[in-house]
Amino acid sequence: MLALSRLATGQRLSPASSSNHRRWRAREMVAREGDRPEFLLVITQGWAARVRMLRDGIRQITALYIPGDVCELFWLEESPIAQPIVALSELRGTAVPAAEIRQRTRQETPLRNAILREAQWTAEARSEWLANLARRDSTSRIAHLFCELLARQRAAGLASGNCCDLPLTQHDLADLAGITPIHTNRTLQSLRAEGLIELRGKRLRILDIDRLIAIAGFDERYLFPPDAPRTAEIILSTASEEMADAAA
Amino acid sequence: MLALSRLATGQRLSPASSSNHRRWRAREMVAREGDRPEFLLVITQGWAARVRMLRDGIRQITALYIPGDVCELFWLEESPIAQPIVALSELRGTAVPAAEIRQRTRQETPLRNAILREAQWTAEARSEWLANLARRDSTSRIAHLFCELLARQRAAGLASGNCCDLPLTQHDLADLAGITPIHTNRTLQSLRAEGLIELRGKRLRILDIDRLIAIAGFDERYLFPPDAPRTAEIILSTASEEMADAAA
DNA sequence: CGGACATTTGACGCGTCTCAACAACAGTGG
DNA sequence: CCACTGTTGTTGAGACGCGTCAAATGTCCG
Repeated sequence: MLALSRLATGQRLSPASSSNHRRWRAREMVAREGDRPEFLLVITQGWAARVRMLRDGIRQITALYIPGDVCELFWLEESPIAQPIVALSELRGTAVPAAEIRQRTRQETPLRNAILREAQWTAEARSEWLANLARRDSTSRIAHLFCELLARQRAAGLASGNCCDLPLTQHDLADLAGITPIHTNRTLQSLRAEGLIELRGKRLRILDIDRLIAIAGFDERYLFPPDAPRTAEIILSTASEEMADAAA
Repeated sequence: MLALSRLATGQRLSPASSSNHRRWRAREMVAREGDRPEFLLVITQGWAARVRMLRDGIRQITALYIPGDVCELFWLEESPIAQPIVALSELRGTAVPAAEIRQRTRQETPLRNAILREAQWTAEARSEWLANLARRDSTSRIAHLFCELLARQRAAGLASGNCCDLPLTQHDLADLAGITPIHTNRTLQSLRAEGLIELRGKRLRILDIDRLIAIAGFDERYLFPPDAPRTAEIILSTASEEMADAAA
């Protein structure tokens, strides 16, 4: 929900030469709190989440990464990782060394601009979620989540019509919406009973998108900066190969 | 709560030559949604808030600016303002032309780094608030808010001991905590009855900071990047005068 | 003194959490 | 092939936090 960089529709990316592929199993930790980040991860398959653990074992998901997203733009900074990342499903991605991007940042103005813009929209999306979680009931929260997930997967070329993946358990949904898994279940049932959604086997179909948007108070604008540069694309672009060649 | 740039303790700033002072009355709009931002505002007196208006007239405050903060770092970007800013009290600030800062950004690497780091911590703080609002009850939310406000005012040299300003109505507090003004009142009373706080005449005194931190689940680290550059200070620094001279 | 606004109090209803089961299902090993 | 085990999804009953409506009190300022 909160990660914004994404690729053009369905596009394949050629990884930079110094990048390499990685994979994790579901529930595996991708990054721990306090770690020094050395790579930015461009997700190619599967979903991951940024998690805030609270004292009593409750976890709140504060960002969601889907294919095409850059997992943790802010790992460019030297500071230790603030919140852990965990794989929600089988996960694959391309790791791009942060040092390499930092290096390129000194030369390439478009990259610099793309990063700051990306940072802005990350923050904007979070403040939208903040309002969503603070002020809406469970039905609106889940509806808002579904609206966002469809919109993002559409933008990434991963949705067909009003149908998209949802590789999450009800427990994951609960951690996103800030409610109990049990209440999540009841909320989903009421959405189904209202004829708003279908949800079977990790696939989500939205039956009445207009009504769902109304219930959610969803405003698509916060997701997509006008004339957005595609951060993941820029990060993976050929310039990094030149850098690697120069370094060799 | 969510704005992070701040000045060294109690320090006075000499405004850049092309900057000018501005003031607003309480409740006055500082910036409207959709406006093109032309200035960054370094707050010198009073408090302002970033507001998300929801359909039913409910407002959720998504960021709070106190003296020493930079009001809306992201106004550096060309995109229209995403959420309006409103003065919560009599407000004064120094307006620094965004174009000027953008200009300096091309030359000055430290400024560029400071801005990206500031962006990161803005986003970190928001995700902390997101978890706070999603997962805690009203008592913890208010406690968390008070912990943050004391910490930030301390860092800005605006607190004495466990005592600081709180120029907000209970209605403002409610809009911050995402609860009803009426329930805010009851929550405050229970905090008072527990001997945790004193609150009279726009002044807040925290009587038992340890217990309040425990109730809030407050973790100060999210507020202050290690070895933070002081963004407001850098923005107002003399380099901008040189720029102005060169332009003249 | 009057009027607007902020704070406080009470009664009631609803949404969500908690605790406790149970059913459906997938993966594992015999 | 089936029994075993852990995860996921589902259902019910009771308690509690918070919202809502209504109204009284306090406070600041013209």
